[in-house]
Amino acid sequence: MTVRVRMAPSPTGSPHVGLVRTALFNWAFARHHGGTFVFRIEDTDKERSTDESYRAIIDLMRWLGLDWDEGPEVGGPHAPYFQSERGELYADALQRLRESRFAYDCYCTTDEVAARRMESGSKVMGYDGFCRELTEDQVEAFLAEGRQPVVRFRMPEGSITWRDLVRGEVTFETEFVPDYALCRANGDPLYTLVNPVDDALMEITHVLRGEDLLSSTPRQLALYEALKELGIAKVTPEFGHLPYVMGEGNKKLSKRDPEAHALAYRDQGYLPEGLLNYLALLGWSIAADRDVFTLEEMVEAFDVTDVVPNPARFDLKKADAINAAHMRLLSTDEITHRVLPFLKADGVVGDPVSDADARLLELAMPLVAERINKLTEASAMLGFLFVDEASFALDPADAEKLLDERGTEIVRAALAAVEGLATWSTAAIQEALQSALIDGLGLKPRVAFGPVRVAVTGKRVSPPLFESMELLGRERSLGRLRAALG
RNA sequence: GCCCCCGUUGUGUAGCGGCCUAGCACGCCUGCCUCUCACGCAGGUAGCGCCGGUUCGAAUCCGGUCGGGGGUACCA
Repeated sequence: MTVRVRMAPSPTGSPHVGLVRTALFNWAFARHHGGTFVFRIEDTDKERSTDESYRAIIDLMRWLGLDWDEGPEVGGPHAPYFQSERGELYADALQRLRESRFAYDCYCTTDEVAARRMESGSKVMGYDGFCRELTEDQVEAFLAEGRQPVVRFRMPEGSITWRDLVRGEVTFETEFVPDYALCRANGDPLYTLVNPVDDALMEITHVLRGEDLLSSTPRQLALYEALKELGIAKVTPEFGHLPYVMGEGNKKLSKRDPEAHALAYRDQGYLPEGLLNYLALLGWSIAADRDVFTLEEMVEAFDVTDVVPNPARFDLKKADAINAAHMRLLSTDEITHRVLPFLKADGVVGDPVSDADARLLELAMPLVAERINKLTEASAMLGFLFVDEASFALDPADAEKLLDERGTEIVRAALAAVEGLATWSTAAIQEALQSALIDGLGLKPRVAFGPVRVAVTGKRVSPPLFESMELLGRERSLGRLRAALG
């Protein structure tokens, strides 16, 4: 049997990292088994669904590189992949369920149900099955009152057990899972109907989703039995409930937490492979002594049954570290390629990049690529090379700290040492500066080069000084040293 | 309340009855390297929620207990 999995987000709000992790596990599972990854949009809630959110989810998936075989923008044999366009399918399934006695019309109001529960003293919340066996007279009476029924699924007697892919055997006694509504009184289908029906129609074989859906699984399993009997479903999928991604404390990471927003990682200069690697670590590990791996390696090794069932706290520091490890895995050329959009956005280089800037960038990136941990860090480190002299400015705090009286003297000495250099090269600059400041003035290297660095690059933190000066060129370097003297 | 899930250092995990005086990573602390930063290197810190049981032997199996989480909707 071919593996078919899906991810089915609701396009409401900004996509969450939990969604990414779920998508990743589904995707990796599909790829590992050579199966199909289906992408379906659950936009039945017209009030909350937005096109903006839908766009964000698509952009996110594209950025992450999690490609789907069926779904929006690519189509597929089970189109449409938007629930908002599948109304007839749900109406049909609902009708067949009603006719089959797997479901029944229910005329009760919530108040009536609550009142009855109060009276009976039942510990079980939810519907009590009052309308299960209504007579025609009763139905007519309700109708005469102008009541609009919802349709409820009739839960079978006994217990429901399944082998959860991540949790092992799970059992619910159906006496604790009440008959549930499949649609609203106005006929609008609910998630309880729509989600399993789509999974059935799309022939999903494995449902990997968040553990918040764990307790709705017995209901869906029962529905599946009905759907199979009605010829709507072919097989019942296997279920695997992934642990939560938690935030601080013991709460689920919520949209209110800044680190919950998936797209923010792209904007903050994370690598998609870094984010994905980190998220995979939340519940899964590739080996006992390793936690940095590529997507390909994950696909090769991934098995849902290795996912642990306990919820994981999201740790930004570790996410940063994993991302940094992936940065170090990339070649300088690759980093240059990825950093370019940020350099353009920050105005460090123009768009398109001029030939001169492109050449400078090629020379400078080797110095920068190895010292940044996020793509966004390149701009600050490279800015001094690309600004025109009129716009060049020293960082006020750094200048105050290092270009004091003593610092200015050091810069003066540096200028003198370097002014008459025959060749403007890293080696020559280094030799001149070392002999003048270290040997000549008897300074410690860090003391000697600090002020010079601020004068030339504008900051205390920069690429290596001598290389930077060579790249900057003689005239601009000397100009900046002179400018620092006031 | 009731049902279900979860429980290894601060965090994520490895562990599937002896290899565990519990491994790895992040974090944190010390050093080293070094023109700043970043990297790299060496070392340190800290854990099996608790109680019983099974067993020659338990982080690993069983029971209970406590704690946390989720569900209990004409939300998804």
